[in-house]
Amino acid sequence: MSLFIYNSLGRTKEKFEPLHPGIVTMYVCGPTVYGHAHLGHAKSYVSFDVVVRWLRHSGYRVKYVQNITDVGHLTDDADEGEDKIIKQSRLEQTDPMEISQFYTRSFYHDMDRMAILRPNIAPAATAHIPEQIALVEKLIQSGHAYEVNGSVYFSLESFPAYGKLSGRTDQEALQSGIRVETRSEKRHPSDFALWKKADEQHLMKWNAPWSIGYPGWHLECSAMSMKYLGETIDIHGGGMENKFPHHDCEIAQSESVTGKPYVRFWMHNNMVTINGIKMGKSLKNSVNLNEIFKNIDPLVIRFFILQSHYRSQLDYSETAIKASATGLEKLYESQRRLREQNPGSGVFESASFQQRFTDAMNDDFNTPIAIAVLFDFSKSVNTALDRIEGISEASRQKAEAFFDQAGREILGIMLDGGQAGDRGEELNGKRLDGVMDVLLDLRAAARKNKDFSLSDKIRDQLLEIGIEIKDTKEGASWIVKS
RNA sequence: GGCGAAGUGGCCGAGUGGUUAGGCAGAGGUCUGCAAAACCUUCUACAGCGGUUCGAGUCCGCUCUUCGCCUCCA
Repeated sequence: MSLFIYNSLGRTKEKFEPLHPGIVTMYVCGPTVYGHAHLGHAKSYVSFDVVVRWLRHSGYRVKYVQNITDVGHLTDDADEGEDKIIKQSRLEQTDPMEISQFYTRSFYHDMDRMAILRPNIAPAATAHIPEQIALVEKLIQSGHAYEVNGSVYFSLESFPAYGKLSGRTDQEALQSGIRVETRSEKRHPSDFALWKKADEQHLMKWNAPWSIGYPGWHLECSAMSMKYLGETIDIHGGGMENKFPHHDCEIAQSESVTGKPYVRFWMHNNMVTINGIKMGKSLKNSVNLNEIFKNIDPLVIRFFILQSHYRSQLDYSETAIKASATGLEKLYESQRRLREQNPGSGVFESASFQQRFTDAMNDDFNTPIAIAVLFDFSKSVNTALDRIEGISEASRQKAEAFFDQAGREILGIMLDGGQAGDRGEELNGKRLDGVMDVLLDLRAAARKNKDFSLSDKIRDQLLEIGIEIKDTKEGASWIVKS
């Protein structure tokens, strides 16, 4: 069975073949770095991480580009707003570059903890201003864009196919519903900005032929995608909320310049909801990953996300995540047993599970089914290990290889062979506190019973590993010695 | 208003015509010094109303409800 991918452009599953045999070019909309990453980011980047992993596993060389949007976006009205990064920098009393650098590092830190592979190229929008300006120039030269008072707009009239991705093709009807923009300098209300002239207070601005200003918010993806992946790319991924207008605008400006299809497969992942409502920073209901990771293993979050399909909404709740944590632990336990078992004589067949897993992944990356296969596999492994004759070494190795391939290499949920992933420093700290409480209670009980050999043993052995116990009037306390 | 998605058992969540999804939770059992883990058995479904069909969560129509986009947003 070959790989089928749901293409948003056409809304059907299509057989996937890259444009150039053996090589897949893939671009995924990256984060706007003005705040910490939240669960919504996790869903998107975990989903596309698995896409990349599966394509690579299938033998393709994947060139994966994911941008960093550090130019910021407008906060209010499209024409009158304030740059998000500038706004945040004002709040934090620093400059925009520090803000974007800080949150970029934070973003990668969170992504790393969920075992998301870094993209091959992570271009920053601010580092590609010349490329964006060049694109605008080409659009003006070819009559697709026009300049007004130092700003440049894309003319929708020049691109009749506009809206083919989102299905919003009737611009007349769209405009009739839009409130009248009395002061707009655009020729048509739906025209979108390619370059905006900056006012005095604007902090992030660059020299361009038309004005000192900044690029429009759809431009960077087109410019950087074309620069690093070519004029036609195989896969462009992003969140559903970006279908319109962002992706439709990308198509318009890119195809106007090249005359070629911009993207062959559009992939859109669905939202994380909380109590049924979309999670979003601007909605003030987002749950930051670095908060979640204080109590939840990042790999549990990854697993939780992959238990639903990337095109489905995923509703966040503590109970749902706890359920995932328990379930994942079950897989770890099974893998542990498998590794530690003594060779027996029984035969255990892994091939059918492997096939089911492959079929699931090839069907538009159906990770929920792939995971269900892992659970079925886990149950069969446990049952086989429970049998008196056990399983043979050859069977064991094959079974372990399947866990390794499916669980670690492809889904990225079973790292370190079933040992804990990055449980987070804070969580580990809490655990150590708990462990020490238990030990100190035992030691106190021993001293009460005048079992000093035991109490001293606890104290001395802890000291050997760098934990010193101090007995005070209030009871025992402990410190970690450096 | 326009474009789009969806309503599955206590919870999460798969499934585009006929066979057990899976996980968590619950019940009973095996095992066990006790527990845990594991395994076995088991209870709660397909929003409603019509229609197509030998047969429908699965296709069609209508109704109700929810969500996303139409402003930055994974």
